[in-house]
Amino acid sequence: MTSVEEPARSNGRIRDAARTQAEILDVATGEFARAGFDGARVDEIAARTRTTKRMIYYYFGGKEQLFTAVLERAYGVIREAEQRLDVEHLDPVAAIRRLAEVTFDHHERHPDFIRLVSIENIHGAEHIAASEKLGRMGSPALDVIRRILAAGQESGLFTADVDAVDLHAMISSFCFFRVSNRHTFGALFGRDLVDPGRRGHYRAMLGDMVIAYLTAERAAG
Amino acid sequence: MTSVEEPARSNGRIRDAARTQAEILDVATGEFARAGFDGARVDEIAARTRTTKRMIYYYFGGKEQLFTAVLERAYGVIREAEQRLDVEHLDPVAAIRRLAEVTFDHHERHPDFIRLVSIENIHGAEHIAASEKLGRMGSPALDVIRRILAAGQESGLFTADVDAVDLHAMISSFCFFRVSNRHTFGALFGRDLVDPGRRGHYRAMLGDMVIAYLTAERAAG
DNA sequence: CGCCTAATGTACGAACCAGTACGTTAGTAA
DNA sequence: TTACTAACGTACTGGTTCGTACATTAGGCG
Repeated sequence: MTSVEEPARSNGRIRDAARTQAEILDVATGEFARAGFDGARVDEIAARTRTTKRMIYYYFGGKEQLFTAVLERAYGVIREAEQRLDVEHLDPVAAIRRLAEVTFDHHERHPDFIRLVSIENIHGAEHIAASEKLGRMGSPALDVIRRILAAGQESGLFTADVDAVDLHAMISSFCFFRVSNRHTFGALFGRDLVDPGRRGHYRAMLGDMVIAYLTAERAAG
Repeated sequence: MTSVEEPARSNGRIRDAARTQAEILDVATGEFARAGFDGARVDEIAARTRTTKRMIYYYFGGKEQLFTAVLERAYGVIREAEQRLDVEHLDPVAAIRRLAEVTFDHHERHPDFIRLVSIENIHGAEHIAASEKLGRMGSPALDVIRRILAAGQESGLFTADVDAVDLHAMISSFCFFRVSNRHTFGALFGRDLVDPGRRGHYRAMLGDMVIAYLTAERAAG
């Protein structure tokens, strides 16, 4: 039964701390996202890696810290994506729409991340609070929004006097809900919000909504 | 040590099936909302009622069915509130704004409900799927939205061609996210979305957003 | 080429927790 | 008053699950 697919193994032990840690994080992400913090099983995570439970405790310390590490990495990915954001050469309306679309696409592509954030909220964001790394991470997207908003408001194009944080909340809420509440919404109203056939529809709807809000004619305040 | 607060008890046992069940449901709602399905402890629920764990199994069958019963009751409350909705005497713009505000207020007043729904989504809405009661519950709010939307679109006031389900999703997403993601959002961006001082601000923001979307000037389709 | 330590594996324990077997009492109907 | 049943309580169990004590090996460094 010597397998052809496993190269250069004497007794299977190949030492690579970085790879072992990364593999644990990968599997843990899936398991936590699948079942929640308390529903996740450390033994199950171990079983799905090429290493053992012992290594999880060796590298991460415990289930709680493992979850924190998973969160840190997941947030790291979104912060990276935000840093690649390149919209400030566009006019404010186009820039905001593009930003909304990028946010939309990121949520679409990372349902596990959404689930992790939902889970973290159930637990009162205690892991974020305990993480130095997550505290220090700013939000590149917020800075971008701030600048676009300032330009749009100065030019008179944008009539709403929202700030960047609230606009970010508005955009996120739509993107997040669509993925996070997919199951209950589908079960109760018979419509799958993540149906690929409706993806473009919702993406446009989000952009229309945000732009309409920002540019609406207002009664004088 | 005879307590004055406990009237007419010989050995404390007063039989009232309905009250016992209701008390279990009350406590279970809090416990599930606090800790999630897997984090919730049946023993803890029992300890916080005036009855014992045995009764939970006697009346509900198990932890899973208890959670389903909790969900059914929570959804029942929101459906009742929706039935009391009385906005169709208003013009379409005012009616939609009022509807959004009522939705907003309900989310504000029932954070436990929001948490239960988040939890149910983590578990793929399997309890809703298993519940006949929840399947049969329609949504009064959807019918109301449908009629207002039709009126607004016919009169030309509303330019967007959304349907009721999508508009409901739009309104819900903002209201839901504000409560469900309060903790992570607060930890990461330093703003408490549920701060009472900002309540009016977000309520108006939601209304403005929905009305702006519905009445925006559009390029001909 | 042998030593030392980071990295890994095995086996186990102790607490926890959903669920149940069995016994008891309150209220009611005859 | 008695008999019957719905409603309730106690005590326990069997399996699960996080975490760890202890043993082992790979591979770089001197």
